[in-house]
Amino acid sequence: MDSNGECSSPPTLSAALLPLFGPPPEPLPESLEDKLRRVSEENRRLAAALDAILADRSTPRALATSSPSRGNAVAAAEPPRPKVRTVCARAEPSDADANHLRDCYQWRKYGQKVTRDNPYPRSYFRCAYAPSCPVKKKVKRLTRSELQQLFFFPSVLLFSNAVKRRTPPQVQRSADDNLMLVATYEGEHNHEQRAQSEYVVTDASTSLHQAGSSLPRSIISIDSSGRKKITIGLAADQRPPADSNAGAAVGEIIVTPEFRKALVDELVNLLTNDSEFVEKLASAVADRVMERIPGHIF
DNA sequence: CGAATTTGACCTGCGC
DNA sequence: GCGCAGGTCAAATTCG
Repeated sequence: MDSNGECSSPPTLSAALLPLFGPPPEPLPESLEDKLRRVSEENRRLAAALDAILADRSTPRALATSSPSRGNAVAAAEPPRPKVRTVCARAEPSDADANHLRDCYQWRKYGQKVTRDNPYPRSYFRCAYAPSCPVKKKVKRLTRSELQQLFFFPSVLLFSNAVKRRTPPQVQRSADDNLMLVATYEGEHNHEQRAQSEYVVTDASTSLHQAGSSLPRSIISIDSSGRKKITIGLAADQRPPADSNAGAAVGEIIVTPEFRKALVDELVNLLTNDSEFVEKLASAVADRVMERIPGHIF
């Protein structure tokens, strides 16, 4: 994933990432169908790359590093690794503290740190609902480049030729406009969560709302397993992240319509402000129209 | 005034 | 062994 020690990436990852970071394709003249075919093919590769990234992120650290100090410990005697789940969510712009991803648990902030590759500080929380609860939560904002890498933006940028630019598209939203958050939950709650009656399902396909506070408006969650299940929409009985007591599904990716909409908004904003892309698109449409007009009608 | 948050210092693991 | 970066601690500060 990054260069800070995650050296045990599966061999498939680097191969899968090549299409993302490799040089742009040769600018050969091609028809719109060819372009669409190429983009579809690339989308397939990017989907595979995303799978590899997610699998890499969920690789338990203990497997990647075998500390000599712990080498003597009998494997069977080791305590079970804390369960790790990653949740991507979009905070509401109205949230004053956009770095606090709200869910049904009560969290106490115990630290904040500016990390190297992200201008937004990372926040650290502990479960404050039960003093003995070991669950921790890290919340950070996604940078724009992380967003573009994580989802399908590179494909479209490639299509629009914008990837050749050294500088990002001219129109850039303010940093504060980026409300995509990533929360990492570690451990399992050893207490009951609040009574289910506190939750009111207003629309199972979009979000759950809790009296007093709300769950993440939209989430993609990734568990520490190689297997993944993709569920569109939030099931009515879906529990908040790290609710292991309920036997949460392992290796689950939940994509809600709101999260998808947020991504599409980002994409539309990016492309509509990319004059080069608009110009090429208009040109391609004009070419297509010209092809359909018989040359002998006049 | 107590609880929650902020923030600089300190600790720890990892790569070189 | 050293330096860097992430994670945690705890005193100071803020807020209701």
